Amino acid sequence: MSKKVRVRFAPSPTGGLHLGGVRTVLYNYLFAKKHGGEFVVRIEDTDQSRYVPGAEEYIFDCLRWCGLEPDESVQHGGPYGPYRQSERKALYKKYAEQLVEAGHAYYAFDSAAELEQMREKYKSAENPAPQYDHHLRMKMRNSLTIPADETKKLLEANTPYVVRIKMPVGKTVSFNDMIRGEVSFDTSLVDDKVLLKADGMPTYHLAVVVDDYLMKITHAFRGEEWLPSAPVHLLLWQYLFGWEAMPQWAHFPLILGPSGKLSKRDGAKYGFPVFAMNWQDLKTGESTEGFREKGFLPAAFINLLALLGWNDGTEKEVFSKEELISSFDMARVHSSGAKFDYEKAKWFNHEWIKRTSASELLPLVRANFEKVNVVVTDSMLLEQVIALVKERCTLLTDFVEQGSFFFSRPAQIDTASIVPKWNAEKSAFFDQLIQHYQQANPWTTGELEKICKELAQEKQLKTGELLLPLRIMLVGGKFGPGVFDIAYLLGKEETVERLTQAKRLILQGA
RNA sequence: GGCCCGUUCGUCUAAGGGCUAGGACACCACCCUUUCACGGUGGUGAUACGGGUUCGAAUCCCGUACGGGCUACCA
Repeated sequence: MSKKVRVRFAPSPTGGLHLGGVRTVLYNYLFAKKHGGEFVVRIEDTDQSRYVPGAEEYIFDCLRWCGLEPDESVQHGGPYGPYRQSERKALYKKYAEQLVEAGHAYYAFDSAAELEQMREKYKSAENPAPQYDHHLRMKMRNSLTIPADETKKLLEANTPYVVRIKMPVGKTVSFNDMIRGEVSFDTSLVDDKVLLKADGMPTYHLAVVVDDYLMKITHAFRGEEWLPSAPVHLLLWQYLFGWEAMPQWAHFPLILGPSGKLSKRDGAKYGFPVFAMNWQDLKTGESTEGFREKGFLPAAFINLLALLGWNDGTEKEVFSKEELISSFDMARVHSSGAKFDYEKAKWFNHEWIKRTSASELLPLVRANFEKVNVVVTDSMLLEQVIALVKERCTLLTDFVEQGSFFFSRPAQIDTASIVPKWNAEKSAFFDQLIQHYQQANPWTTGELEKICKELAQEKQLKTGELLLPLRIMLVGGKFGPGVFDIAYLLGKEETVERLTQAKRLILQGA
């Protein structure tokens, strides 16, 4: 029997959660749920200088909004805690020392200035970024170049040091990536990465291996940007726990912006959201718009992300979360990067708005109305309005233009579109229409349409020329659903009142 | 520069040796029509290039070009 599937998402709380991050969560989540496994979230906060207040909370809020709840995490608890690496600090040192003892790692005492000096000294056109590797390590200050007793003294004197992995020379390490197949590296070309920092915190390289082991992770998924450091992780697994215990790896393709890896800058530059939810950086005061506030439905957000790099092999594109779970297959995840297309993203949202019932949409639409100070007192009416207009709303925010006039009279009436074509016949028509509507019974969409058209015929006017003015008089402009539907939902009293007032305005302008 | 990954319409993709290279978004035209949408019909539009392998290649191999990522005591 195979081990229970356990996957993890390991964000560092340094800012907003962007598209690529959410998709990584999604694929982890889908894979776990598909296989009846567990999804854990581990906070990678080993770099204290990059700590951003609120970022951790924010990440969990995003996951909640997306409906991708972890099974284990800082917030959800679980048997493999703590789930915050800063709280696991004491754990890592012993593994680092174990590596040093086995000769797979060494202490390095080089200061930041010395490293800088080294890079300057060996920098050339041919080698613009010299690495701390087997070519140079014997020229640096570390336990490989310093006699053992002296090293011991330095350590006892609390000299700041880091532990670096000693990359072997001339070996090939390879592994089988679940979506790329075999990937291999020449260890001579990889540098001696720092494993344990001078402040005693592990770097990602050590922490990811130790924690994946301790947390019994069976499948380790991450973005393609991690592929180059995979040989370090592979070796660490071999040295520390053996390859049998190592999780299966998969490196997801990157989500690209208009120019390379998608960044939050792209969002501001090209006018689309990049983060799941609004993010305000308390340090810089900078705020970035999120998909949620932009008017996206979580179901649509998840759906569009899932299809950015994966498909089920059919022509199906709209998937619910449940459908994604049952169809998801890591082998069908692409290996090439995908450029994010905001137009397609909006199409997904439109599809989901059309598919979501008015009652489910109601609280979300109400919230959007409240943002523009439109107060809804009649929920029944709102639900009817939503049902009437949702197919013409791409974003949740579109409901404001399409439906808020039901709840507050238009602040402005576009009389300019009516007045030039106004005449005595039309004026008389609307006077009578108002009278007829006052008598109308029953007050239904069909009846209102019938009254209007019969009257037009009687006056020998074209309905086409009357409906636009009628619409503008009721809602203020050239938008909204069918005009008789509008009048019907507005009710007799309000319809008559709006027509009367608007007509007065038109006469003033004409 | 080095290493790694990648390359089918503008974009997301299907087709894992046999083809009129299919779909979706966007775009264009027409229809519907009561503004704007929805919906319907049709259209423009792609296998980066060069070599192999093969009866046959988008598909397998090699090279070139191009794109991306990494190259921190950041993740």
